[in-house]
Amino acid sequence: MRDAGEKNVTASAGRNELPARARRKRAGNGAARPDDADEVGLDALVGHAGYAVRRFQIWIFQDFVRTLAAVDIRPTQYSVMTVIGANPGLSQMAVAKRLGIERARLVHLLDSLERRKLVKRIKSKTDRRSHALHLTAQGELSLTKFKQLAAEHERHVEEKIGKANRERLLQILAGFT
Amino acid sequence: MRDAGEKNVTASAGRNELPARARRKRAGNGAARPDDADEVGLDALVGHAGYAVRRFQIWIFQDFVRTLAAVDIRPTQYSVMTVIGANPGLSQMAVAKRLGIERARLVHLLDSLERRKLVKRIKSKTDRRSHALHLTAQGELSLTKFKQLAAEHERHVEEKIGKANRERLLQILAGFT
DNA sequence: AGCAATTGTTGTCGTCAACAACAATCTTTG
DNA sequence: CAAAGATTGTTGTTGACGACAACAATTGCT
Repeated sequence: MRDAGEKNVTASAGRNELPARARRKRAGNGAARPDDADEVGLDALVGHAGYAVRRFQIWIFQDFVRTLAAVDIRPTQYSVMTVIGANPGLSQMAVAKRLGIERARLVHLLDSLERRKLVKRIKSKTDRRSHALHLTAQGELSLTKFKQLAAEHERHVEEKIGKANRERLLQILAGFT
Repeated sequence: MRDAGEKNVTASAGRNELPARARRKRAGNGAARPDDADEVGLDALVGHAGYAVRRFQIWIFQDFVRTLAAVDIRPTQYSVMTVIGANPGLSQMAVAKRLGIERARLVHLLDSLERRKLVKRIKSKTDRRSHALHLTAQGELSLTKFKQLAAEHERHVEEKIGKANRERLLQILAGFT
């Protein structure tokens, strides 16, 4: 009863009531019979920032993974190494807090990076509970390469939404970093 | 848990090499010994749209879940019901494609929504492989309520980043919907 | 000294994306 | 028309991820 705009006579079935292959779009019948593709209306979703952000985030994530596939580094791993590289000696707790990830999860991330000889945990002298995190020599070298590839990924983003829009986006969301 | 920056006794964190906060940022020694909280530099991350978007997405997700907690509806469930409500009779494949979710995952989502009597799968007459998806009467009623709460969530977003910025965001990311 | 808090660790639960495999059911084509 | 190919819904697996809970070792606080 509230379908709104389209015709809701017998319900526009979308795709299951008609002979599937009347596939030409808009044939006089006006109402959409979305079946194969993208004529499906999103209704209220178009006004939700969360939906757009989620789709965008998925796209970005996939492009990042693809662009850095050769070095087998994912966004989270990249963020961890970047922060450690910029703040040597940080504790796991500090890294976790700064990046907003569970410390429990960071444990596994570091296990992996340490196995790959990119990061090392050094027992702290002043606080025997914590570890001082550092990049290995190879880790620093690798990170340079990672940053180059990440910059390439960032260019993909620019191509996708436009240089100016990317800038605005960063500006709008600066408070969340 | 906030902090101020005057005493280092509370010192939560710590870093691992120095007695907590010897100084603030300063450049003399180059690297800071961030420990407590947010003086940890993000380095290259600040220039990555993906990082900001991820953090924002997490915030949005949490606010949505919290705002719709009373009706126990999550973003994906909301998107599925909204699309079905706007396009009655759609097949599972069509919904999955439109929302960019795996059809395998949609199966479970619909199982749940169907158990809650919000959605129903009707066997199609014209294609016995597919199901025509519809909202139940209760589903339509509930969706109205969900949309009200989702609108409230959207207002939270406005309060967080500003009305104009939200508009701008939707505009920039319109291509991903 | 004694108790509360922190740090790293391990483990569980539920969500989510990406695949793979399958049966039933179209669609295409030889 | 019949065989081959493609789709649809399902089930199951893998691995990343966020949220929690519990624990031992170690600090900090009183």
